[in-house]
Amino acid sequence: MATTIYDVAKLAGVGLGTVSRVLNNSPAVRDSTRQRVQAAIRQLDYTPDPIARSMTRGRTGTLAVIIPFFTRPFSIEVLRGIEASTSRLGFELVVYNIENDAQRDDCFRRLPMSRKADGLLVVSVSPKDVFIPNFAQAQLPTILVDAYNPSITSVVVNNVDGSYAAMKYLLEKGHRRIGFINGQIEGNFKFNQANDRLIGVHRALGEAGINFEPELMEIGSWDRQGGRLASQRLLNLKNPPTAIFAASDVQALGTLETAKAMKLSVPRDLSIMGFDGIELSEWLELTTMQQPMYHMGELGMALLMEQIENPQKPPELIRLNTELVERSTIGSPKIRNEQ
Amino acid sequence: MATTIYDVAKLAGVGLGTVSRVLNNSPAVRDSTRQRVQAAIRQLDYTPDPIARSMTRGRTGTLAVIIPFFTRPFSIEVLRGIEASTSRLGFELVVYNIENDAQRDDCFRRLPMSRKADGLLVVSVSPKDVFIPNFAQAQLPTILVDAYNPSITSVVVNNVDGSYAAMKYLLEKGHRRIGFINGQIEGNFKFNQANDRLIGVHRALGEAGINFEPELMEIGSWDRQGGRLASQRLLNLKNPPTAIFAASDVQALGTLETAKAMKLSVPRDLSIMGFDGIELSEWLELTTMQQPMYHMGELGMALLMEQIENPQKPPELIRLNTELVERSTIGSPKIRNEQ
DNA sequence: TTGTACGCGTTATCAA
DNA sequence: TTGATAACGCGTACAA
Repeated sequence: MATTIYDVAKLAGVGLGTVSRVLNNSPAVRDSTRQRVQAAIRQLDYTPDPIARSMTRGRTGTLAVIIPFFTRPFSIEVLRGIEASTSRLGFELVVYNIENDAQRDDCFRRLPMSRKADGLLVVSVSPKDVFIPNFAQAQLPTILVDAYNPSITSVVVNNVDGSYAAMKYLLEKGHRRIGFINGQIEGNFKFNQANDRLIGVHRALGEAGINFEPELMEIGSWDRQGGRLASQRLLNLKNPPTAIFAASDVQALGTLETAKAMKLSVPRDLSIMGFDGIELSEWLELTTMQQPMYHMGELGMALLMEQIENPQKPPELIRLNTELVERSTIGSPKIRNEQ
Repeated sequence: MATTIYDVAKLAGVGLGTVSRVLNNSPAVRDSTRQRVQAAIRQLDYTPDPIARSMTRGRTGTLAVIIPFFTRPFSIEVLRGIEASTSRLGFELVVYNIENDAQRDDCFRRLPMSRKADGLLVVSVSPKDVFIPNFAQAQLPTILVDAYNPSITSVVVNNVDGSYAAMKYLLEKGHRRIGFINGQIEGNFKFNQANDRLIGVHRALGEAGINFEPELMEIGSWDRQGGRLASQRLLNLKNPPTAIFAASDVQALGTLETAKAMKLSVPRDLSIMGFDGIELSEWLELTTMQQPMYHMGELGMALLMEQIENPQKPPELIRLNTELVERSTIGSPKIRNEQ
């Protein structure tokens, strides 16, 4: 049997209320008594039972994070920021990895109601409006990171401006035929990474007076394989692009693989622009549009703490910017395709 | 106020014991009663409170994993295997990341006693013997992965054989002056990754009749930076090695960076062998000794489930093997250093 | 400053 | 088949 607060009280010869006060550093305990209780605690090697504690306190000391594909480089970087803040603040972290829509909906339906965590960070998935009442009713402090809902404080990057700047950079290098590999557009349309990046592409093209050619856009899964397949289709076009902009670094690296397989030299024969700024992009010298991933996680946690301390805080939307990292996968096109 | 089991009982016009029975699919409930109770549950949107539940049940539905530097590629791969099993089994996962000795000891001291999880997986750190009584006393089912203690079921890779085979491969390629970059040797000596890899190196060298030259061994941190610095020292030797074997892939990649900075061509001027088989090694064409990381996590979880179901199961030691992955960072030395 | 009684939501036990 | 009641371990209000 585990030792309880009663055992401590008995050994110290005090009431259990006193033990509780000592445990919580209440000033209303005589010093001599405190000493005695602490000695008993040490002697019995007593630790308050966390679940019994959360029972009465209503707090669990745990923060939950819902994150899709948590082993993807992007997720990992965000998670790194989250974990650092969490452990610094003395909370424990429970991770809900989701790999499909069923898991996602399951999380959103059940988590809010189950006082299992003191706060929730949702990364990269925007909850359907259907579930918002759950959150509101459950009073579970929640922050969205790389996701958005008007009724929940959200941290997002400006994907439109980011992809606009990425395209503009390619245009300034002289490219006129630019392939665009996007990720799947799914779910929430109020904030959708893929959709926003597409809008940025359109804007840059429009400003440059270039028509958006549908054949130059390919949609693939957000991973390496998606990039590989999409780039194959693009580069097998009769009139292939001189540059490819991929909506994620892993897709860009898949493109790099395709280029290698096709004996295309990068950036001489093909320029490649990524999006995310994962560590791998650094190793492979990929020019990319960097997202502040670690900071997003950190900031999300900071906002979550605020929300926990002040649940009445109205929702806000925080936009972070991306930053171009010039490396060596982009050059000027060999043959200018002037119109 | 959240709805409780009492509310359901009142609405259904039954005692709360009956509601509990319905919740637990006890057969001892008349069908008509069951219907009525279920209707009440739906109407109230009632969910049993998990913490109140674990209070009496003694189970939490949560598994804990202690893992150092969880964002390192090796840890991530193991974690991937763990997470997959965990969620498949319907458990939740709480991650304790540790970045220093204090955090490690803290975890080992406190976690066992706090019924916060139904089981514990410890990755890459062997608990000091001091803490073993804690585990035994707490009856918390525990499995060690990439770590070892005689009184706890452990899953390890055969580091000695792995590094022996890696060295042997280099020797067979004709290398005679081989630099060895090891990680820090710390903590537990009954199972220590760095120490075991060193032993394997010694054995291979011994069999080949080559003296182990201390100047050819460098110790660095387990990361990129550690590999970079160690390889600099090695390659600045009067008589530099023709090949370098690093005890981890990231150290090997740090070595690759050094080589690049020194305008050394790999593998023409320098051969490099890694250890781990992380995804990055595939991208960078690193020849390496592959560990079954994902499988280690998966297997650890399977063993943990067995341990939970049968706490009396005696500890066992499971050894997994590594596998050489030939890629393109190893060739034969330009100038044979025959003795 | 200390001790006591009660409540938290659930399950197990026992009596009906 | 059902209902009432006692734990589970802790915190808190309140009484002493």
